[in-house]
Amino acid sequence: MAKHNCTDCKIRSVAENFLSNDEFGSLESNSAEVSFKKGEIIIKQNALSLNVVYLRSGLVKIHMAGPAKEKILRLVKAPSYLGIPTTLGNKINNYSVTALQDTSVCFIDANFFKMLIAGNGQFASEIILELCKNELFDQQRTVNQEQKQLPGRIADTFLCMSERLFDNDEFEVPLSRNELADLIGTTRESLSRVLGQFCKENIISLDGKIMKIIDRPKLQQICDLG
DNA sequence: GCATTAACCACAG
DNA sequence: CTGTGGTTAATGC
Repeated sequence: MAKHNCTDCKIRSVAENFLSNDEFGSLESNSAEVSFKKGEIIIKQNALSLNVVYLRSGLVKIHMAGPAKEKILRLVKAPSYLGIPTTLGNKINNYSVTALQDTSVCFIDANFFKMLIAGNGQFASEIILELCKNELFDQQRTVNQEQKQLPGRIADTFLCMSERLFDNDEFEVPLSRNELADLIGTTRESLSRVLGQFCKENIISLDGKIMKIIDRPKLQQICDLG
């Protein structure tokens, strides 16, 4: 466990800005900084969880082995907490978190984390805010996935990646086609067909995993019409 | 009936 | 791992 210094951490969370010096001191002894390579599992479904995770840098997928197949619930980029719901809400992890890039995280002792929440209202408030935003995002996506047709869901997903994850019209899709299908809620084959359509209509261009949005208004229209 | 949508299957590169 | 073609089941004119 590398010795680290939370007080001087350059990428601490918004919530941590409300911690006192004493609380920072305790945070140092109750947390550990760890690096993960692309593809490594940070939180494992069905394993006992004693830690909350703070994602300092990198990109991860939150995913769950469902009754029939794998489902990707959400992609998360740093900075963000990971695993708060499943660590505080259940002894056993309900989902997995896997690194999509090389990442750096801090593991924080769950009991200590609960103590911070119980003892510091402003810290707790920021944590709740993050949890609320996540819940709203998940609800929106659940409804979209239930009610939009496939092209709409795919357009939605790419717009979301472009705007929220990469802030660019051109980006490298951080998932395989199969994973992408698991995220969108379809099959590899159906996804492939719609992507072919989008390319043919000059809405996007694809070179392997490099995706470029050419006609954003059209893509937005497909997303909106569902 | 007929068209549309999307999953399932098989196979090829 | 990915794309394609054929098939099939469900849904809606």
